[in-house]
Amino acid sequence: MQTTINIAVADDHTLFRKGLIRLLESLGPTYKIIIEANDGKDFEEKLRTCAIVPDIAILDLNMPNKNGFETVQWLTSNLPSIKVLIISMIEREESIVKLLKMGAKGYLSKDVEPEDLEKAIDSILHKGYYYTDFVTGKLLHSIINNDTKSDDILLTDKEKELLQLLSSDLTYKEISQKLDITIKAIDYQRDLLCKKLNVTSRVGLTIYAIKNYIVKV
Amino acid sequence: MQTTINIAVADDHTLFRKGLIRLLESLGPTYKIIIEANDGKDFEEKLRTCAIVPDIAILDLNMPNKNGFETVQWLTSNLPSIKVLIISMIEREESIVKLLKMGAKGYLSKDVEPEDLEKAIDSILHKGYYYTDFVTGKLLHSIINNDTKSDDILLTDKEKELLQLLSSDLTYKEISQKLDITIKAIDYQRDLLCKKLNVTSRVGLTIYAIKNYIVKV
DNA sequence: GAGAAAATTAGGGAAATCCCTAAAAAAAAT
DNA sequence: ATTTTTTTTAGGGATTTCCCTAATTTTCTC
Repeated sequence: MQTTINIAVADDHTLFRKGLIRLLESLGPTYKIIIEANDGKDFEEKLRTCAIVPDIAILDLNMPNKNGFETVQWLTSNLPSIKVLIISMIEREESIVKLLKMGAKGYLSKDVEPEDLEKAIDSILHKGYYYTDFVTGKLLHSIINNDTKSDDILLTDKEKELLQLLSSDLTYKEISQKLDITIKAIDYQRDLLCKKLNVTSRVGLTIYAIKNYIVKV
Repeated sequence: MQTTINIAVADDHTLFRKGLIRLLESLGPTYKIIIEANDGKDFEEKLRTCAIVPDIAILDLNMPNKNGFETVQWLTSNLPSIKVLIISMIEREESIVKLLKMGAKGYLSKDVEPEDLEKAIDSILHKGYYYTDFVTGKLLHSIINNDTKSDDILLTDKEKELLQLLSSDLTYKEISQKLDITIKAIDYQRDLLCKKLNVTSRVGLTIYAIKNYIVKV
């Protein structure tokens, strides 16, 4: 017979988090929420001071300070015994595949039924993973298309700053004044960014920036 | 003494909606959820077949089929007795001001505490409205800056189609081939769009398109 | 069908963006 | 301290975008 299941929850949307916890608690006394965190960083800190290591961590993907990706990465290298279930609003293939590669055991959309949540937790604890048909489909698609493009592109702070300026109505001239370098330098860096991010125009850069939360909208 | 408070909830994220309902129910037996809907359209249909008219409707802003804006609009002209509390993830000034102008009685971010939710409901039912400091600030700012730009800009389907193409890595030439009109026509329509949306470049158009959910990212 | 309004096409030109090469200058690595 | 790498600057040119005017065609309206 199953003993207590110790659960950690990290999500920056308080209302969602609290509601989720209520749902989990109502599954029965077996399910115990031992950690409740605002974001990945908060979660990490609470883990350090917590006597019990949770069995499963339910993480939001989009969090400030330390997002789902970073938290999964940290967990797999520091506390690999904790199984990770990601709950996210977005369903971008690259994100899902990337997360599973990183070691997440399951991926749920925020619009599943509470029963699926229970299923996912139990499946992860007993079988080690939980893939919905949707996730399986994305995985297959990713394997078939042999996506190598989805490997991480890391941008420096300076690249991000420039990208933010390029993702605006400003001209090179205006940007060059802001950064106090010549237009030519802007142009060169823009070119490097385009090559790095595999796009051909400022519009392409802008879309990349928004997709990857470098520019907020 | 207060009798039953009949509540309607509309949100497309099932997990969030169910959690929210649990939170509401746990506030006490006074709070009764009589309608639970997936989106605005679903909500409207359930309202028609429901014997009791809810006192308050808690609506998500971003829903498929019929979003928060459209639902508020429909409610104020069809069932104005229902007070609307918007719960949203985004906190864009224009959205908040627009919603309150439309007749919503309150606006909550998804990362407030459950207590604030209770406060908001009670305040709306007793005082008729609930504004957090954040919302009040946005309102003030909007009044001071006399924002007239925030009044609705409606785009035709054709404008949206062009906007989607302009919000991509494609050149005018490629777009003109897709739409089978000359580059000059594209150019002219782009110009009209820029003027209409108050931007000066394709990047500006792209940002507008993403902000207003005309282009998905 | 006549007149008005909107869309397409066209010409042109200025500005901005894209995309090379190459030489300094600055920063990093050894 | 010297080499290597990265960044900035510069020149130039092709392309694209931006922004006018104006004529023609299409669509809408009455």
